[in-house]
Amino acid sequence: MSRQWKMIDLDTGEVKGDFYPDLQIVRSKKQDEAFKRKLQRQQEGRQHEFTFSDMENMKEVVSMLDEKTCGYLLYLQCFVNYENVLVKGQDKTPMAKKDIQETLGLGKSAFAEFFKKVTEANVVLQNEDGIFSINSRYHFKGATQNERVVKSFTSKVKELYGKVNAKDLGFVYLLLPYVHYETNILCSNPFERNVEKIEPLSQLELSEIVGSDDRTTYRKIKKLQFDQMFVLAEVRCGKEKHYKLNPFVFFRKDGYPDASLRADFLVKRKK
DNA sequence: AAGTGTTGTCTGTGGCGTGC
DNA sequence: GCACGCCACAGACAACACTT
Repeated sequence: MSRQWKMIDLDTGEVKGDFYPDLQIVRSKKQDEAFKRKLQRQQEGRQHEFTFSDMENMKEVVSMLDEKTCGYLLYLQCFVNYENVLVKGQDKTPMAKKDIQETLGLGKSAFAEFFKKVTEANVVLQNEDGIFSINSRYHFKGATQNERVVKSFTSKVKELYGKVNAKDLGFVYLLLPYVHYETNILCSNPFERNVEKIEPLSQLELSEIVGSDDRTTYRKIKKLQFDQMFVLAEVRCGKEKHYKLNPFVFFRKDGYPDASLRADFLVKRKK
C-alpha cells in the first residue's frame, strides 16, 4: 500500500483531493514550463529530420515500379539510418521483414506483392545477415555533395502517409524529379539556376508524367492535403498556371524553408 | 512459418453531363 | 473551355483457405 495524503485549502479548510507521495511528484510551474520547452525542442529536432532522393536515379524506380508501390517506398525510406538500413523504434534496431509489413500497415497478400516488386527491382536490398536496406542509389540519409537531390522531411511524409493512400503518395513520388531548386516549382528543367528560364509543367504535362488523365490529376491536386496544408499549390499568373510542391514536405535547398512560405499552402477556409 | 489463390468490400477513376 | 457533381465499373486490399 502506498502512502496517501490529503490536499487541503488552508484558507477554507476544504479538502481538495488525494496525493500519493510514493507515486506522484510536485513540480513548480517554472519547472513544468522548462520541461515542456525541452520536449518541444526534441520534437522540432526530429521534425526536421530528412532523407535525400536522387532525382535522376529515382526515375529508374518509377519505370520499374507502379504508382502505389512508389508510394509505399516513399514512406518506407523515411525509416533508414545513416547506413541506409531500415530501422525501427527509439533504439533504431534493424527491421525484420515482419516489421516492414507492420510499418507499412499492410496485410499478408498486399505486402507480399510489394516486397516481391521492390526486391526484384533492387530498390530494397536484403543483406547477407538478413538486414534490410534501401538502395542508396535512390534514397539515402546523411551528407552529400550531389545537388541533384530532393530532401524529404520524414515526419511530414509519415504524417502524409496516414492521411492519404499509397497511390496518392506515389503520385507525389513521380513528381519529385521535377522540383526546381530555388522555388519548388514543378518544371521540366529543375536544375536550371536562372529563375527566368524555368519551364513550368502544365496540368496536362503533369498528367502525362504520372500517367493518368488530366481529370484525375486535377482532383488529386485538390485532394492532397494534410494538417491544414496542401501538398501542391496552384499558382496563377494571369492565364498561366503552374504548380509548386510543398517545401515543408519536400525541399531542395539547404536548411528548412522560411515559415512565411507556409501561407501558399494553407487550406483556404470558406468565408 | 511463409507463400499463393479466392472472394467480398470499399474506394478511386474516368465517362458523361451541367452551369458558368 | 474550365470547374466540378454524379455514377458505374475496375482495381486495391483484407480476410480466409489452402499449399509447400
